[in-house]
Amino acid sequence: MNETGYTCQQVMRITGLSQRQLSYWRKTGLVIPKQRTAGGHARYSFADLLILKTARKLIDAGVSVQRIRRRITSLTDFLPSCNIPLTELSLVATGDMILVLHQETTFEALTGQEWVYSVAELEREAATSRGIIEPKQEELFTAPENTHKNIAVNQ
Amino acid sequence: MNETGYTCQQVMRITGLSQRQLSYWRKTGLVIPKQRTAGGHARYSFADLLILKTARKLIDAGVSVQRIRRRITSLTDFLPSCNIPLTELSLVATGDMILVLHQETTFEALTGQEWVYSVAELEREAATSRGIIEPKQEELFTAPENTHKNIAVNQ
DNA sequence: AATGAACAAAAAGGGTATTTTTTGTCTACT
DNA sequence: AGTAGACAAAAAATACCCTTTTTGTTCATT
Repeated sequence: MNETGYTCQQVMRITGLSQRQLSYWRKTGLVIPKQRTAGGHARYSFADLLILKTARKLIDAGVSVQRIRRRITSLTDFLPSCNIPLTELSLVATGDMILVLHQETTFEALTGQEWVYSVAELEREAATSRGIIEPKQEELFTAPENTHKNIAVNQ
Repeated sequence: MNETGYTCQQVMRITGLSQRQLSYWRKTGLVIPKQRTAGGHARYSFADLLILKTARKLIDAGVSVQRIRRRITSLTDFLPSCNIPLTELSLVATGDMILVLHQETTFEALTGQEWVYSVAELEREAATSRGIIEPKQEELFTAPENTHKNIAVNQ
């Protein structure tokens, strides 16, 4: 048995995808393992595994394979050029996009669209639009009590 | 003139939305400014501005207003209960979800879905599935040169 | 200057029928 | 074990028609 790469069985166990799906996706070019054993058996790389896992997440979220095809390409292109250990990354996958987050410091949309924007930036725009001297912005925030539940703060 | 809140003109300038859109959205409940001047003129809060900007981003991305309505509600619910200065947040908006990112440490989907997952977690799953003793995982990564372009690293 | 109402055009949603894609199952092969 | 091929069922995309939603424009009102 070869030591490198993941076998079909392993990929099936890890991702929950069926043999038929792997087979069809190989044939139609969604994920093609670069390695093959002497006997012609597929060996998936860890990057392949990551892509397949992402595809599985999208399927579970109700995204069709055809839409996945359109999006997954960018991830396939990105991974080989990524000089960060993959294990330091986190992914956000939806029907419309795949985000890559590094540690907790940077992130980048793989699609061309500009998805991420900061509220601080909006505030600057707003202040500029209001005139040179802006009023006390603090008053404009909805004054918070202490009942946060949607965001976990760690400080 | 009242000092607090943004006028229609200002909101139009900042968000790029039309007067007609603001008017219709007010009437149909998408974004209703709480404040009104004595003369009955609308004054939008900064939170309103943030919601409207998000809606604009989604429109630019080709999302229909009806889908925006379904999603924006969660943001409207969230903002008043958020005890973090809004300017410390960043947003990710797509047709399927709106993510809120805090500083660069935490983020939380406003929808119930679990969108984010770490590659490290996948690696653990993979290692477990492979057997108790895992092979040298480093070999399985696509060995990077130094040609990153999709992620901005700051170290 | 901002709002509201009325009309018409554009955009989007819902339903159905048809075509294409995807998957399961079975079979044979190495 | 793993792969490939053939057939049929399930799922998804496409096209079409029709209804609803959304937006621009114009006008009157405050």
